Parts: sequence; C-alpha cells; structure tokens
Amino acid sequence: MGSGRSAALEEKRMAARLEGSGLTRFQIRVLLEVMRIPRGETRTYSEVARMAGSPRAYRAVGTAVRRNPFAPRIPCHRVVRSDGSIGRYSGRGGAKAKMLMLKSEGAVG
DNA sequence: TTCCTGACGCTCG
DNA sequence: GCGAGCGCCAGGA
Repeated sequence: MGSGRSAALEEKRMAARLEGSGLTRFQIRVLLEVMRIPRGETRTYSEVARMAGSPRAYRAVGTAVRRNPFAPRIPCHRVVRSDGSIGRYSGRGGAKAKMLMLKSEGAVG
C-alpha cells in the first residue's frame, strides 16, 4: 500500500466518524484494529479481541464488526474464525462474497 | 437491573 | 470427522 501517513490520517478520520455513528468505544476500537489488517492477510476474532484489549471478548468482536457502517473501508472480511473457516458475513453476498474477496487479495488459496 | 442475542471458541460424545 | 452443548464478553430491549 502507499504511504502509512495517509493511512494514519484515514484511521483518525474513521475514529471520528465511528464515534458519530452511535457505536461504543469497544466497537470503535475493534473496527479500528480491523482496518489495520494488511491486505492479503487475515486475523482471527480472538486476535482482534486481543488487539482491542479484551482477549476473551471475541463474541463482542463479532457483534462489533457486524455493525460495521463502513463495509469496504473497514475490511471486516479479513476477520476469520480461529479454525480457518470463513465464518459468517452480513454484507452483500454473504460468506460467499467474503471468501471471494479474500481470494482476490490472495489471503486464501 | 435482568434477560436474550450474537459475523466465536473449545470440549465432549 | 461432525454435531451438540457450554462458556465467554458486550450491547440492546
């Protein structure tokens, strides 16, 4: 990807927008971490929960990403289950589209 | 404040 | 290898 500077700027603007979207602090933190996942890579819900500050809140992570108001901006499709499964996807196309996006990014074979 | 739900995780049969 | 059950944390009604 390009410059990390614009990415940081984007993240800052995102945080401001998320706060105005009626999301909670925890959910914002989760979505912010998800947005930092590099293209072509994936993270498990447990990892995201850990990054968000609550290692055992993987359930709440699912609730948070499901509320993701910035679908393409925040790559929630890069969050998969710990067993390697795609998991669910409430966005357009469901889990099928999720897998397609991951294949497009080279995250999966 | 209490109960129910959820894009999960792990164990057990 | 697979399905069912229980535990986990956060949020909404």
